[in-house]
Amino acid sequence: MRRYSSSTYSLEGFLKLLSKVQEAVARIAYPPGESLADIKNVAAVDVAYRDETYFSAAVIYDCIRENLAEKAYETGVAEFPYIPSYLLLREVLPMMAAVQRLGSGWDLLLVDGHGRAHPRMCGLATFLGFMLGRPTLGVAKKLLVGERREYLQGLDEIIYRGERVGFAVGGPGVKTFYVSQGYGVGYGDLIKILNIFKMRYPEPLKIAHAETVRLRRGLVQKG
DNA sequence: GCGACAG
DNA sequence: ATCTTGTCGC
Repeated sequence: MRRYSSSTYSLEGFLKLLSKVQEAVARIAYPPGESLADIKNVAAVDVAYRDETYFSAAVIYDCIRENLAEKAYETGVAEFPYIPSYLLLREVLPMMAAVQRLGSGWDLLLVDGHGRAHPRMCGLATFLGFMLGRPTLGVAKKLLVGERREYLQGLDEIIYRGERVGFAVGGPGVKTFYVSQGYGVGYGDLIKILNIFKMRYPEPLKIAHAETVRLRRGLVQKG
């Protein structure tokens, strides 16, 4: 009988295995061109913390009426620490729980974190979409990998390992944010989505973040 | 070895 | 992410 390496049971061994899973998900996550038809109800999810307790909030935003349509929450104890490039360990389950409470009345989910613009081309946004089996888009406030290359005014491509993995959006007087494909979203969809939100940081995510703070403050009623 | 490192 | 006061500006 063969013997197993102790690294299989160490944190390093575990992360190495997870890396393989991320690479496998990356291979099936990004369809070419466009794949989303109508984008009307856009969901968004975010998580806040106080010590080791997490407060996650998910919302559905109606892009036609331009208003909030639904909210859902989840609170619990964080099971993992934050390890750079392994954010999904800490946030995937808290986010998924809140999102599942929304039901399925949304066309796309915006996730606070990167998607394809990741060392293994599979960040939190991509992985969450894979677990849900639904389209997601990664929206982050800081660049994790890659370099910016001018594409259009106020819009840079993010190049990593010779390929475009996302876009940096911003310009003079406007804070830059970074978007990349999550699961089941083509780069053509990505451009369409940026236009829906007029090249600004997506309102659904602003709302989700605000709800996360309200929840932590104990201002959210049960029901 | 050194520095960087989504939230 | 979180810990934190005041402060500049619309």
